[in-house]
Amino acid sequence: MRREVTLRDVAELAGVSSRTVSNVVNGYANVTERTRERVQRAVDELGYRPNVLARNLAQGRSGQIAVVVPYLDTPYFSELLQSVIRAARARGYNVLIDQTDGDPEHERAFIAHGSRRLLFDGVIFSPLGLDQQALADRDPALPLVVLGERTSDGGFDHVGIDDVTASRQATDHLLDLGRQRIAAIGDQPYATGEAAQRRTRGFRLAHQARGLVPREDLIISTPRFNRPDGAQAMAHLLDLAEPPDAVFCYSDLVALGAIRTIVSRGLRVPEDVAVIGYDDIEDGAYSNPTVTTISPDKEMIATTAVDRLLLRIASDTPPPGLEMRAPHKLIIRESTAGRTTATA
Amino acid sequence: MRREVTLRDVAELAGVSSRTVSNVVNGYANVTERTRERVQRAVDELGYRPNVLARNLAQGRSGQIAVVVPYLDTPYFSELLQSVIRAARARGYNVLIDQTDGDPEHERAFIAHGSRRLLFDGVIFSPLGLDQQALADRDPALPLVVLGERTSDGGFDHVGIDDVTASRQATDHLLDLGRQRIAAIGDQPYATGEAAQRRTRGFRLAHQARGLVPREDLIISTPRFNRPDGAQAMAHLLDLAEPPDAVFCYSDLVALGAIRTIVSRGLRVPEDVAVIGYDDIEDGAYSNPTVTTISPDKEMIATTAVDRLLLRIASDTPPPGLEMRAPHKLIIRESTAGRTTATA
DNA sequence: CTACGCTTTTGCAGCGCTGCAAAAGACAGC
DNA sequence: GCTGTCTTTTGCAGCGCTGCAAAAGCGTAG
Repeated sequence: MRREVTLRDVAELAGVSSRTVSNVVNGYANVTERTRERVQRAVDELGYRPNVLARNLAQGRSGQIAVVVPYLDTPYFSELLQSVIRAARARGYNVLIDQTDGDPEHERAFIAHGSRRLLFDGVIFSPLGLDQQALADRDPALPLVVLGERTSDGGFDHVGIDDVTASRQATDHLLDLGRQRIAAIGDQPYATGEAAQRRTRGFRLAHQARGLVPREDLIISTPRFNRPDGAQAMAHLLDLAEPPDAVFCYSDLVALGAIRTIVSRGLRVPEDVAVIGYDDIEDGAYSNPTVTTISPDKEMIATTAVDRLLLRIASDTPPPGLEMRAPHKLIIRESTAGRTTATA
Repeated sequence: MRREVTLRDVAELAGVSSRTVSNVVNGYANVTERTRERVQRAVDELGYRPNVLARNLAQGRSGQIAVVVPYLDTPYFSELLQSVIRAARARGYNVLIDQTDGDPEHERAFIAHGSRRLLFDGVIFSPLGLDQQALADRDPALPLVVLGERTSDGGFDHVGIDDVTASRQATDHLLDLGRQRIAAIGDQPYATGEAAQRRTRGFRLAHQARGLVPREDLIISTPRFNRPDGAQAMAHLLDLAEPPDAVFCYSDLVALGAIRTIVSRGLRVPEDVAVIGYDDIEDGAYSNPTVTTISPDKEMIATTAVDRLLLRIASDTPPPGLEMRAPHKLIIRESTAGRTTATA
């Protein structure tokens, strides 16, 4: 195999020092037009390409950021990831993706002190829940931005939407429809993270604001936020003596699973049970029925996270941890509003 | 910021040469137990972690493979990716993900000669279509495995399922149901890749084997394989004087979009129109109705691709390009078989 | 006691690049 | 012509590791 072209080769051909070639390649300022041209010609002629590895080693940075998500095949994450990759790429960074399969041990290892040093300059972390142990072990020098979960630890940034308000709006929407027995699927009272708990809080607040008290047996916990969980939880709810007439699901996948169960029992959505989801994944816009949902601004979450992480990477003295809220909105579709198309 | 611990630091503490520390860290053979222990103690005490960048530079490899997909938020790709990442991780490789947004220029750049040298040791490439220009420009020294698309170029491997047979099975299934006017959505007669064309071939073959001729106006081309495309194509089909009573969709997303259109017009699936998809994404198992589909063995595709790529990376003389077939099966669900649950 | 073959350890060079500081040039003013 | 200032170019060291080959250690045999 032919040896690759190096800076030195170019330098020799152009009759300048290798440092000057480096300057040209990197577009540094003080190079005369004459020199630049000569070097450029040599670069072109030899087909020189910088060796990223060597550059990284010399600079002590990798030009890569890691994005850690629990599951890649969850549409919410893959949609978010898509935006993150785009944002990072636009800023000259590559994205290394890691899925933890929801294993807290794996999540921990990722932000632990000294983990895989220098393979990435920083981490965007979307944990299932924020493990306290993980936070304790975390490398304070590792630039970190956390998505979704919140915490009091000040050493990193957090980007997410206002879950409590969003959940309250979702519940309000169901109450506005005149529903009497509203269930919630997705609580995780014992989880380390508190995203689920914030949604439950919003759910309760919406009731309280109208002087209502949610029935505790209608608040269902699920291990994850996927279709099977939703399907199963809904089956349980429909088996109750007094089944719900509306359900607030903590993710669109849960909602899709729940709808599946409702329909397969011969009941109608939303006539018999209205369903609302969370995340606004594409599936929900094309399902039968389409799913009313809370839509977080994923593009905004992604770019904010990337920008903030790069800032953190670039600064010598780590900036204080910031709490950042991306906007969200309620998107009303058939699963609560019914079929709008005439033909039905 | 404290300087990081290096091999040399460990060597000093352990009273050996840095090369010996390297040997211990990498688990090389000829190290006495005594030495190994002493070094290990020093490693632990200082909390030494190898600098991956330096190792890579010295070894001339990056320990990373790139996976190039058109769209990350397409469930088929994200499900596949999940398996690829897992397989690569198990073999000590990291995965760098790149999405091309379907831009052929971008796809080309990725496998082009000298592209981003050394950031990755090889590429698993899942192109929209195999651009001839891209193949011509491709770096022959870059280990490459292509998913889905086939070609006669012998310089790399190909992993996929037998599209023609699978498509024929799908069509047969619809014919077996007694459907008279079967449409196909997803042909791409002018695309550079031929995956879509192979599916159309299978579609035709199934007809021919029964002495039938498919109606040409029922074979619909789409730019991509997503929900909107499916929805739109189906709308067109339903507007025909003689609309189809069954549809073979070239992806589950297309099928979901098509079903959406059918249902929103007040027609029933499968009673009025039977629908079959392709890819077996999770969505199709929880939609209303659930979607009959061709299920490629994604796990097998992923591990085969990774194994083959690593083999290619490891070998000095590139092995000949191989054509590899992963198994697939037909999974029959409600969109062709109707509701099996009693209650409906 | 020396020679020999084997295992274990070492030293050095170098992967290809950039940071730093010094050297060389260019130009103006006295 | 000389000095001082500013711009451009250079040389060197070193990022932290591994490949290679030589050196050292070690046990056995002659």
